[in-house]
Amino acid sequence: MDIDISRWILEFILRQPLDDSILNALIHTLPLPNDNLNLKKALILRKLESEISNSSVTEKILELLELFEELDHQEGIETLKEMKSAYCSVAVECTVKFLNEKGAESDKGKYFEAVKRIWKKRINLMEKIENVGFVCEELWDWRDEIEAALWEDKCCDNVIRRSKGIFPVEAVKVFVREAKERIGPPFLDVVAETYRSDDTVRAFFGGVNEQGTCWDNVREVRKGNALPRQKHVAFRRPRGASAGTCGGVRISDSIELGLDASGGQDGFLPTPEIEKAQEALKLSSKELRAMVKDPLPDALQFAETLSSLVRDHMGHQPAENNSDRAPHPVVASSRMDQANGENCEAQRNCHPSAASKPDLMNRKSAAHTSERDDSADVSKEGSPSGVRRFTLPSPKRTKISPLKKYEFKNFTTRRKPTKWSALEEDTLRTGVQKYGSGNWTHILNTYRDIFVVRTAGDLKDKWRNMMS
DNA sequence: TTAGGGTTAAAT
DNA sequence: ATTTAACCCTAA
Repeated sequence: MDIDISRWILEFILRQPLDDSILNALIHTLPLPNDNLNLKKALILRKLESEISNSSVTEKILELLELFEELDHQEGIETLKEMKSAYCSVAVECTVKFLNEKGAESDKGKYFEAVKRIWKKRINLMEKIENVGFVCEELWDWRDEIEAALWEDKCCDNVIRRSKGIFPVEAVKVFVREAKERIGPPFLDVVAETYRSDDTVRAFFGGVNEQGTCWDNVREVRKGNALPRQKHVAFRRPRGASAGTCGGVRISDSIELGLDASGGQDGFLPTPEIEKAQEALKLSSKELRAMVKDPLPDALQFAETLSSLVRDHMGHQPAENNSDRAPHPVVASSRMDQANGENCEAQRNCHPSAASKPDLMNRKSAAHTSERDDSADVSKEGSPSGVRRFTLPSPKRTKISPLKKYEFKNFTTRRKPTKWSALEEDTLRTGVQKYGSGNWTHILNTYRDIFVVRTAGDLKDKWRNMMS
């Protein structure tokens, strides 16, 4: 599948109320670009929603907000004030929750740890770096009080009382809403809406050409055939760029469209790409949903039924138990990393589960080299000959580093370990006796009602354990 | 789909 | 610090 189309689909479904497992499966299935900030942001927002779906907040949220802020910074966008307050209230909540049980001295230790983790390391780190969007008076205010509460019980009560007035989950929700607003609607929605509401556009793509200019222009140009071919131009337009006003389309636009639409092939219109685009445009928003489902393998169906089974079995709400998932950075925070070595160490200590892995931050900077390279480095060539100067640097798409792909894969969440019951073990023994070890899927299907939460791989692993 | 190596976190 | 149990990844 074309990487752009795949991107549009993900962008679209990230806004749909889909189950996490389905989303994970899709992310595994779709080829995705790693250079699209908005897509990354959408992913983070989706993860944030997932995190707060059980109406509580975790430190994972702080990490996600930091990643988001880093993306904002890369884009040169100012941080939303909603993000500041979300970050602040989540940080407070994650610390003060250890104080809430009155007089429970044992929790004071946890509180101490939390203050160290969140305020002494994570937040103090920000102070040292310029331009971190979370920095605000409110945050320092809280920090002072929270640190004072370490030593004085009076401050302790004060902090608890004050923290009653914050609503971190709400704050995160508000931020997510605002951030979505800022990102704008998914491209497919825009296209569908434009197509529905704009006759000109419909005419343009539907082949009903009232003005008789657009495609004719393209054809003229194509017949002339003296132009260099450019790739990656049209259909990659930024969202909101008006694809409409066919009548007023400038010749250069037509050229772009025509050439890219031809996809570099010799065939005349319509090409597969055009057909794809047209197909997409002709679908209503409802139909688009159906289209999203199309590429899914049967496994997805299974994932869905399985997860609903799990829910029924466990008697929980969808997307619960997100809180204890390991952190999965979507992007690396290079800015923080560069601040100083000690900080780097501090960060790693904040996330023990990430510590054992190779440093994601460093890996990211290493991966940078193989991203798409469309920087205009003509000057660097040092040969400003006349010919060269008029040649636009052609964006060449290099293959995406596997390290970069890793970032997306990390959206996958690890299941919570579930102890095998004696019944399950017995059933497995029976199954293996009957069907032989190795026919895991068959055994699983035969005793579905027993192995509610297991996969064929689980059966295999369990048998391996039982045999050792 | 499975086998087999790898990872994670709880138990010892 | 090691071992164990559950889960993940991926080549074939």
